[in-house]
Amino acid sequence: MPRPDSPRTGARWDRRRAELVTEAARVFARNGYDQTSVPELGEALGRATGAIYHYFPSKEELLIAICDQLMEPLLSEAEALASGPDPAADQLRALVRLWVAHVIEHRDHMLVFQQERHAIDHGAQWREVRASRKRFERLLEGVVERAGAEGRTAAVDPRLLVVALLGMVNHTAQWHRPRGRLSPKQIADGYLDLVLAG
Amino acid sequence: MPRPDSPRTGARWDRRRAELVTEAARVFARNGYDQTSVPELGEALGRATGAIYHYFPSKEELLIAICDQLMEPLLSEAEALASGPDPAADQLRALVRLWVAHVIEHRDHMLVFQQERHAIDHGAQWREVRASRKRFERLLEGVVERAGAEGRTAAVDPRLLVVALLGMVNHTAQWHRPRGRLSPKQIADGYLDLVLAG
Amino acid sequence: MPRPDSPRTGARWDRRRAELVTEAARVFARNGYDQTSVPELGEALGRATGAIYHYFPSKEELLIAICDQLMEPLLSEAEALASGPDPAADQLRALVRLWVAHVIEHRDHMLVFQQERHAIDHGAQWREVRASRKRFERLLEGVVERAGAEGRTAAVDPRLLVVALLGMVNHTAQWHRPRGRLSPKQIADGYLDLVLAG
Amino acid sequence: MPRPDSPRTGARWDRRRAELVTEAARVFARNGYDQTSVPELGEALGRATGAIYHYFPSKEELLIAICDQLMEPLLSEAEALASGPDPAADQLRALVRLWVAHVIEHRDHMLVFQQERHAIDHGAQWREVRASRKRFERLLEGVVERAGAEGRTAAVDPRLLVVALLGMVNHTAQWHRPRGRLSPKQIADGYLDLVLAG
DNA sequence: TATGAATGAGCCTTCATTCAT
DNA sequence: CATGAATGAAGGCTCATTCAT
Repeated sequence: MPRPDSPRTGARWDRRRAELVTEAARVFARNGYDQTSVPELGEALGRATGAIYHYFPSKEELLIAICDQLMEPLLSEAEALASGPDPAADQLRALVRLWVAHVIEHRDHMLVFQQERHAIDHGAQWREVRASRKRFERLLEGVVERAGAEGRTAAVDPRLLVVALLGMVNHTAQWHRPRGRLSPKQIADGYLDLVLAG
Repeated sequence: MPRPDSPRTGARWDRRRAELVTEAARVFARNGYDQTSVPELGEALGRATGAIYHYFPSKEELLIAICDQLMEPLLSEAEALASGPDPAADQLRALVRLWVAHVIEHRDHMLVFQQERHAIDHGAQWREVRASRKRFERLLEGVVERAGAEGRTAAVDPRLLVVALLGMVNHTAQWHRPRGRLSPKQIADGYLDLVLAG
Repeated sequence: MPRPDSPRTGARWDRRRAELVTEAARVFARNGYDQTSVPELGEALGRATGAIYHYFPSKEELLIAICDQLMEPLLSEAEALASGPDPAADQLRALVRLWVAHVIEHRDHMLVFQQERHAIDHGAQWREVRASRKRFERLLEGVVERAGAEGRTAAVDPRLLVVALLGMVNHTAQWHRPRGRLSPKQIADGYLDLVLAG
Repeated sequence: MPRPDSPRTGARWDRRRAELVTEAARVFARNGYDQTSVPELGEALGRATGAIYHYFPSKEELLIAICDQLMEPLLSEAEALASGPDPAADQLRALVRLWVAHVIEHRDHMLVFQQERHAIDHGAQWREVRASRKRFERLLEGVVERAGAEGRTAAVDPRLLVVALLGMVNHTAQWHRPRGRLSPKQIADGYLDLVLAG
């Protein structure tokens, strides 16, 4: 079943696709994924209904693309960090700062990502997104454990510490407003004050 | 031979309605609210389609009922606690224990509540649910502030401390499994170790 | 994925379903399967759009049902005939009469069946329909061969005789009009005069 | 720098157009007319979507062109035959041979022609195609009648004989395979053995 | 000539809701 | 009280066709 009109690749196509992903994240974050029809989305994006389907084979694939656009850069930066030579506590600090900044920068993506947790957990085509999330959690676990072994984390069950961090950092997307009182760095350091030792 | 109209009130009716709410929360948590049609829900609940409508005027009202069933008991217990004479740090400890236990006990309700954040934030008929959530947050803020004033909380911006707590505690619903390694009390105390002063 | 509202069985349901199949065959024969939208079909059948989907999971399943309703009774009667004790030439005569009468009686079904040959040949869910057609052809082949062995058929390659018969009888649906000049029996006997020996 | 407008006429254009018709017949015969989108067709033909529209104003006109490419040469040869001086039985023999060979040679065209019978019968722009079919049937009727008057056909109602012939010959497209056991001439002669007098 | 991105109307299908039984 | 068939509006998606390049 070949797709019609072969190309659908190339730099221009990739760029436009990425733009649509970003704009769609904004619309879905505001109006909800299920509550936004494809024609509505098209109108919000200044495109005709069918144009969406030049870039995404289905509405759900667009949703997956939003999650990918969220996870990929975070994951690659985080993995670069974690494989570096710094002490684990420093890595954890850098990681949380990076992560908070990413959540704030991609607030729309995060809101969509969290809202569609159900699709991610149970959907068939979401394997890769699930895998990305899992990799990030494993990576975080590793850094927290090593920092704990160096005696640098709060005296709390390390697994609990990890999920607490996940909860507080990801929740940032829900309350943060642009030009808020606290900078991303201040927020990250506040979280770190909670989870690092005295 | 028309019988007198259905009650739509009374103790038995209330009890059945509450049961349906609980069971519906389970189904929605597993399959998603939008992804579960009313006939599907009926089948999962062992009732016919129309039976749902004897207890709820619409699918959305059922969703609101799930949120009410989650928030009301938590809120009333929390307000009783917060209006007591105990020191704020003790109140905070009791509140977080109560809250964690509630989240774990109503895990399905929580998952639905979080997943439908969009409806809650933007929907017209959700005023009361929004108000409940707001009241709980204000109450938590008050206790944290007072505990902070007593020097009992971690040295972190108090507003940040509140949202961090909201994040970590509510996130519990996402990872906790029945018969998990840690008891609700242990989990709550772990969180408290993070937010209370060394 | 359980279908909503369990029953969808029972004598009444079966009867209504069969009625819809017959009426749909009429509409599709007149207007074309692809050219008839489901709302149009519903209107022609005096039902709302959605009502179709109480009886058929998809438009294509309705098409399959039309083919089943055509093939099943023909096949069972034909098999009863072919397994009887009569001489093959008599069986062939009875079979062609039965077959022509069936084609004329189910003219609409036949027209749809022939028009959608493509779906039948290449579609994934058409295995059973293909099998029915194949069984009928095999059965016809057997009877023709036996009649040929008895020296009762025209002196023509037996395989060619079979496909010629298939062509002429099935083509009847395309030109026959109700209350036509020739009765089904006369038509069948005309065909038989061609294929039976002098 | 506008070049002069595309020819849309001329020998080269005609040749390419005819090639496209033949190739499109192959694709439509295999995949179905309605089931083949214009972009899909373009890909199967090694052309871009828009290229199709250089040669055909619409998809339907392409379909009509397929039918024309099928009917025109058959009809002109058949009419030449029928207007000759030979005895009707000889004309019938020559006609059936010509016809069978044509059906086999244009198997794809035939399959499309038959599958789209509905468009032909009811479509507005199909007058010419309908007229061609009618002319061929009239011509066949005439030859059969004259052969019958000469006592050379089987003792069967002549109109029935005509539709039987139409059925068996046209049906050839459905079962014939290239390099089959029987040659077109053998097939035609088999059919003739059935319809000509012992 | 040729391309292929874009359009938007229309299709199949789903589903919340109603109501006769 | 309960049922489940029926409704019809709306959603996701396809596709013939157009047109700027």
